[in-house]
Amino acid sequence: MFLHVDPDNGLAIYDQIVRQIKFAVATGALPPGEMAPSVRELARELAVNLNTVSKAYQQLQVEGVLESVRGMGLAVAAGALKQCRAERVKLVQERLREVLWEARQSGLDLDEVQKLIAAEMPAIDKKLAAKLKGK
Amino acid sequence: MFLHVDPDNGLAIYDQIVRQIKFAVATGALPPGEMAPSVRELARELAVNLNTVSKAYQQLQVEGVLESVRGMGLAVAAGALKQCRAERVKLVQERLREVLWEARQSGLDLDEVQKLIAAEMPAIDKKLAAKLKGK
DNA sequence: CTCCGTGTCATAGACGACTATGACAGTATG
DNA sequence: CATACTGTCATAGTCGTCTATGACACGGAG
Repeated sequence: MFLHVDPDNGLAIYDQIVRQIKFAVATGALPPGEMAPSVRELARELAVNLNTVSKAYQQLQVEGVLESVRGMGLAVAAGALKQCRAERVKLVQERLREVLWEARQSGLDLDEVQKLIAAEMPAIDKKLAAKLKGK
Repeated sequence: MFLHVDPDNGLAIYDQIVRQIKFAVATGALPPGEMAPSVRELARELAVNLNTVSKAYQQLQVEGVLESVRGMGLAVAAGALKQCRAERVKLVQERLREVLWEARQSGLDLDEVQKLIAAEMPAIDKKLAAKLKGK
């Protein structure tokens, strides 16, 4: 699968799962109508407890991203693609705002912050390319 | 004082205190030789428990940023300025890397990420200016 | 010396996140 | 029908963070 969680990332594991499922829907990796990985499968794959995945899926159901198909599992809802595309910007923006604020607060001026961002970008792209290739 | 903590920021409160003290030292707001605010004063100011501040100060002592002055309190160590200036870049860089990674992973391309950053910057600067003015 | 402020330590409790198990009702598949 | 899979629920335990409270030794100021 295309998911990966980090236990000590600040964000709770179930929250990371929620975000990444939304991202997968937004990018089209998980098209509407397709079944999401089962709670047991995903739990095993992420080396995480079953209930943690279940908690993430419950939240995704409440938000309308996933729909229960009785006896089959959870499917990506019809309107989820549009919804997730709109939401991912906000999700990223919120975290970005926090970090930028801390960066400026730390005494780094605008140029230095932009240099840091520019310096990180190549490594990020490289990592992303490796991930897509690996899949 | 120049510190402010957010209980649900992902980062633990004592960690936020550690980081911000380091930033204050790095920017010169807390010069070497000066006394850090007492645990009780800072705890009251941040509306946080005494032990939480104490935990942050203990870590700062271990890392050599603060030094105990018996009967007086904790003072900024001599070499702390240089040390904190070098470290703040790493502290910011680590968080920045995480967020940039998530942004790219969410399916946003490079241009969109940079647009988001550019869009946030003015608000950040405005907030920073307001903070400096308020002080 | 007395009073006050300093940091430090120990104990206990609340809370959220996560794990570990077991059990249940559904449905697809054979 | 039986098996295997699905999500869901309940319980209990661990762990880290934070809070609440009390106590201690130390040094400055009066």
